[in-house]
Amino acid sequence: MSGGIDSSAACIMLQEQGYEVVGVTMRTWDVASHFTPGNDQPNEVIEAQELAARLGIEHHVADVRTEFRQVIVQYFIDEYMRGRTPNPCVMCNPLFKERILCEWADRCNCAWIATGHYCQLKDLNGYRYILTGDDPLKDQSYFLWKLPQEILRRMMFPLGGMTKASVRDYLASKGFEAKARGGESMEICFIEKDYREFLKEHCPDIDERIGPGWFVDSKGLKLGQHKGFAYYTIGQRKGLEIALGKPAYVLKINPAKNTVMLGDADQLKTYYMLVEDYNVASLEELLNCKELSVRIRYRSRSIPCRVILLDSGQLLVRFEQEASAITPGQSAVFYEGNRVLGGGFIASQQAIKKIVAENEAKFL
RNA sequence: UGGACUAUGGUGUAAUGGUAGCACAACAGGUUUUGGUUCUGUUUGUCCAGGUUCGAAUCCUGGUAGUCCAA
Repeated sequence: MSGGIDSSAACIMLQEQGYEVVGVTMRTWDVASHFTPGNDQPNEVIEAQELAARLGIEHHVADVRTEFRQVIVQYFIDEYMRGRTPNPCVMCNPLFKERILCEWADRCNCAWIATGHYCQLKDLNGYRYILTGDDPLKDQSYFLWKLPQEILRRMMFPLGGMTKASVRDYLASKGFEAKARGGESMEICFIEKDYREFLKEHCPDIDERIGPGWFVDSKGLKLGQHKGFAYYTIGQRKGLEIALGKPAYVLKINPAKNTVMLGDADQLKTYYMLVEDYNVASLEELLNCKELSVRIRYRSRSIPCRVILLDSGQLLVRFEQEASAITPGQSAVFYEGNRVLGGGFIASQQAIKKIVAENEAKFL
């Protein structure tokens, strides 16, 4: 429970359906602006406690700050230091949130664990699949591809069939008018302002380790100076502080040379990408799916595609329509309609031309 | 040293002597459980000093700075 709209509604709904609910709130990272003077706990913890008290349910606070820092924050920093763009929510769900919920569920003798994510579940062919939430604007299935079967079999997503508006209405109808009108997402996210500030704060020697480098064009010509490759991400336009008379986008990041390649929006477009570290229910199903599509970022339309498995163990994805800004470190999530077949992390796209040339025929 | 040319917001450019405009950058806001994208809005300028003119970015004189050619 994060004390926000969604987890509160999920909690009330389950209780109403007759479940005996035990609330667990994770204290992952103390964000200064989430504290009210006089309290020694962040607002989200206090709100969750208040809700639990009002509903008369057992509630626990899991103080996982140390572990969160070691696992999620360290991953976040490491990825940027490698010139990649981390996807912390994707890591946090399976490696953290749901795993800790499982531990508490065992301890409290709970059969199921539930979250307020906007997605649904479906059992098919012996696997449990995630489906998109019915509210297309709030669907959160993208972040959950890494959840293993054993956790999925224990999960419930009470809000999956609802829209955000109906969740607010529901809360109001149950007497939680104030919460129903509350601001969106009091999420316990550790990035308070700009992630660049965060990197500097938690990796104080970053500018000594990386430092300024060159913006280059696709031919390698120097265009100007940048502040260090870790401060940029593929597809980025704003914040480059370089005026070329037309919008410039980050095309590539080369950590070895500390160069950042800039170019036009069309130069970000491509028909192929490499994906690694995948987690899929059935690989065979993924490779043979005729109605396959893939999302390469949250809140973007999924793009029809085909996938083959390479000898290297990576997946090669061919888009049926051009995709833009393939960003190593971000997630590629595969769907058949509204069903998540699995996902993986977008790999370094180095040498992709050669790999495509060697494997193109296998798509037929 | 002689000659030629140029000087407009943070950058690049436009304006037959008549309200200094555009692009990019920057900033602010909207959207958003990552990063990024996108949308809306905003700020900032005629190198300096004189002169001509009803009126000067524009014409004239001088200065300053830069670029090029010659030596």
